Amino acid sequence: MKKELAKTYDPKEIEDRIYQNWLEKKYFHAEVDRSRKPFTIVMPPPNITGQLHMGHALDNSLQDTLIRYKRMQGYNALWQPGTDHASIATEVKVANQLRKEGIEKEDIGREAFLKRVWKWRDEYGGRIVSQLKKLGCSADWDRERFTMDEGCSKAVTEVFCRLYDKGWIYQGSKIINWCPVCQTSISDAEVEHVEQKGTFWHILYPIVGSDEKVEIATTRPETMLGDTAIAVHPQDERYKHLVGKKVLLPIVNKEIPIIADEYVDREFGTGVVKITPAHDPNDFEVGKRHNLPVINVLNDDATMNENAGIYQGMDRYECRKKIVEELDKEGLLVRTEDIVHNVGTHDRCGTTIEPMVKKQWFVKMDEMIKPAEEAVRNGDIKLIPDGMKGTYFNWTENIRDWCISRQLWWGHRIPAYYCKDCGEVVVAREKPKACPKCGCTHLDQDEDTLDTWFSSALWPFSTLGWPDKTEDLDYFYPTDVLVTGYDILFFWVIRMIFSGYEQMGEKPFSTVLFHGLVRDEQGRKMSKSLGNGVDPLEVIDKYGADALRLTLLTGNAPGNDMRYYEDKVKANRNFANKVWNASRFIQMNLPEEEIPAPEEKDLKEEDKWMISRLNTLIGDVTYNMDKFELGVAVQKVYDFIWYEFCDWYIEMVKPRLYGKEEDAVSANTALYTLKSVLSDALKLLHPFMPFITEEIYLALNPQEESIMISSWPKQEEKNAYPEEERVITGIQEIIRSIRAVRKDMDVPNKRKAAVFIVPTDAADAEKFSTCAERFNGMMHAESVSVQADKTGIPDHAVSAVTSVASVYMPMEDLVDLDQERERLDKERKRLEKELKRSHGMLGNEKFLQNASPEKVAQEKEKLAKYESMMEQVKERLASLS
RNA sequence: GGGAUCUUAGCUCAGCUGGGAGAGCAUCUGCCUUACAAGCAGAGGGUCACAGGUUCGAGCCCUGUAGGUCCCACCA
Repeated sequence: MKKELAKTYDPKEIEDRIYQNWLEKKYFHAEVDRSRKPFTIVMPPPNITGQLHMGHALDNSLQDTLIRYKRMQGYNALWQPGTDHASIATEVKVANQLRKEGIEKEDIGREAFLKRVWKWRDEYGGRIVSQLKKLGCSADWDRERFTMDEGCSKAVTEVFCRLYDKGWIYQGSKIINWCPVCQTSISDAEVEHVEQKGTFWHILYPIVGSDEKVEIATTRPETMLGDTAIAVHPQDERYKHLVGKKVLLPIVNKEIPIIADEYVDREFGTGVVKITPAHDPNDFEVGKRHNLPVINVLNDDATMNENAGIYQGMDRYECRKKIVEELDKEGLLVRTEDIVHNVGTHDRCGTTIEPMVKKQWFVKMDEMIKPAEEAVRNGDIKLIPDGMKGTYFNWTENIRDWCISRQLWWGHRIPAYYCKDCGEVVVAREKPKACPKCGCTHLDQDEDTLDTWFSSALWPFSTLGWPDKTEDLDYFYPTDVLVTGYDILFFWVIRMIFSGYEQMGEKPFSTVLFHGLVRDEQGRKMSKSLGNGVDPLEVIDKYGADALRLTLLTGNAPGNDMRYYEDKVKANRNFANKVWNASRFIQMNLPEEEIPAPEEKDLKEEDKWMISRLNTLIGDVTYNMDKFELGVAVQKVYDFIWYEFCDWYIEMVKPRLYGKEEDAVSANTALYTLKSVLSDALKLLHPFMPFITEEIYLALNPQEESIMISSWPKQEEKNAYPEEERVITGIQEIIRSIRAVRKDMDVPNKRKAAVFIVPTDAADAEKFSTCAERFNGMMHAESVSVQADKTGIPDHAVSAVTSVASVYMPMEDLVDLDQERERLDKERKRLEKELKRSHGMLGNEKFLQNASPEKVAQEKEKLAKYESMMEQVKERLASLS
């Protein structure tokens, strides 16, 4: 029983039903199968706190398209999904929720708090996954993982221990980025430098044993409480005499040395810098070189501590104000200056970072980064677009040790244990029963957890079972493509790469496909604070998942940002409707019983042309897909379906379908071709628009199970019908010129005319005549006659010259000879230009020498075409004068 | 300061290894032609930022200039 299709495409009616069916049939699921080649993508795990936004929609549409393409090509395609515990984000979220109930997390303690987070995770963690399903994502949900599930946690501990044993993870007191609001250390990558207005306070430090004072400029006067030196450049003549002397640190009234260090920039400010080793990364380094004491003046919440004397307990900004007032009172404040400078802030909460010296855990990077850098340099891992390499190397070449400990509760707890008696530090996969040094049985685990990215760095192999030697790991690793936004290159991509080489001895993936940001109509970042975010689910609800996907996938080059316009979605929804209606047309005409494949001899010119065009399309699209040019690929399918299949082929074939009674073979041949060409085109479209293609494909091919497990069309090596392609292209040109001329002359479509076609090449007369008459309707012709010469054609006719023929339409009452001449003259001028260009090229010996033979032959063909057209035009002009 | 990237039709953007400038939307003109008005047919609209260079030939490659965007960086 053939299926009736509704008049307009209604995505809502079909999407959920189809997705459910795919799930039930387990099409997304992949198992190890040694007889087939694997193709693997690991999904960047969305945060459990996250809601689907346009960035996710883009990221996952790209992945789904790739995975569906490969699956259809016969690969054993695995799309490994999962979610990320997102330590800070989640902890903050749940803590806030608690706060609303009047509870601080400290009140209930670590254990109860974690219980609460897990509960939260069970409740909301799956939200984003269900949203991805709405988008049509064909990930293997049976394999869904979580960065804090048992396996991934085991992997984290394993890596920590291995790196520790190797000496690549160490504990040390170094200056780190401290967020006073989140009360945790963060890595360099999490610090965002934002431009802020600030003040430059110029302060005088009196030289001890002299009346001289030295001027110092600072943006953070409160840190002077922790100053342990001031520094000048060793070659600075202005201050050479001061080196070795001391200054009296104002307010604190303490003598601190004047040192010389190359770090100081003579050109900047006054050329004198105050050195606060405890609260500035550079000063910390300077301090180390000169053995300066480190005086921390801040508490963890950025209030002043006991080292701040009378300022103890004040907030850092309040203290700043008071210090400036005091300096002013003492006459030591020379002047203030407004400046704009970059201030380090925490990328999650926007709080100004306070550099602090603290004991933390670090990963040593200098060795581990080497294979990661080399892999990209030698092309073992390919970055798309290529320009991302610059950014990548910029990071690998300047990498510093990675601070991985966080003063948070939600996350992987650091597997380090401290002996209560002797203080011995033991790093172990499991809690030791006794201290290996003193035998004491009381050991406490480190309170800190690990940076979220420490676990995501292991994602490509931890999800496949590592550290166990699993079949999955052996078969699916290394994965093939990683798709992600360029904004997390540093956080994630690089860390996966070095982790892959270090733990697996092999790259985690061969290709990284970067995409850009989805911006709003004005080009602004979509953000919560601006409230300009567009909810993908609302778009899907209104226009369908396919339309949204197509919008995100089309007309966008890798790595480039794109703007979201609802109009684009609308246009793509229209395309979906177009495809829908084309199918409906075919469906309406299809008989109940299956049509047998036509014999070669029954194929008409237009059938062969269409088959040939499809064949070219298959090759092109496959080529672009393989180069990850998804936008280009889908554009080609779109153009083919709309402008070749619908606008031309369906129209050309209509008379045959309507004349079914006279010639059933012809009609069935057309129908078969319509169905088979569209089915193949749908396959090419399926990775991009999975739902509508499935619905139509199954309606047209009820014996099939699903388009998503059908095979990707293969291109025939050589074009079987070049001659028919030429003929139909010629006919199209004729039809177009007829339409244009008629429009030009305001001939209403209802008025039919006799059409005479005189091919330029007499040999074409027969070829054209065998098919031209079928296209009466498209030519608005009452009759079409193809003839070798102009015999019998009245001069009083509207005419047009094409590259293959001259066309005449006698319409005496309408023909204005002056207008006719004018039009022909315009054409003559155009041709003159073309001829000049063509002659120029072919008259150039260097062109003949250097250009490829195909190019030269092509150009010669063109020249011949123009010459004959010109001849026709001139002839026609002459006959009119 | 370093790096990346962009500048193409009124708007948003494609343009694949250099070989006659494209799409969507918008505009104008006809059409309710039995798949589709979410449509059909036609039309207008671009010195491809600027200046040099390489080449027979440049939107595409090289150099420089101007402007925009982004990333990185310790200029107190």
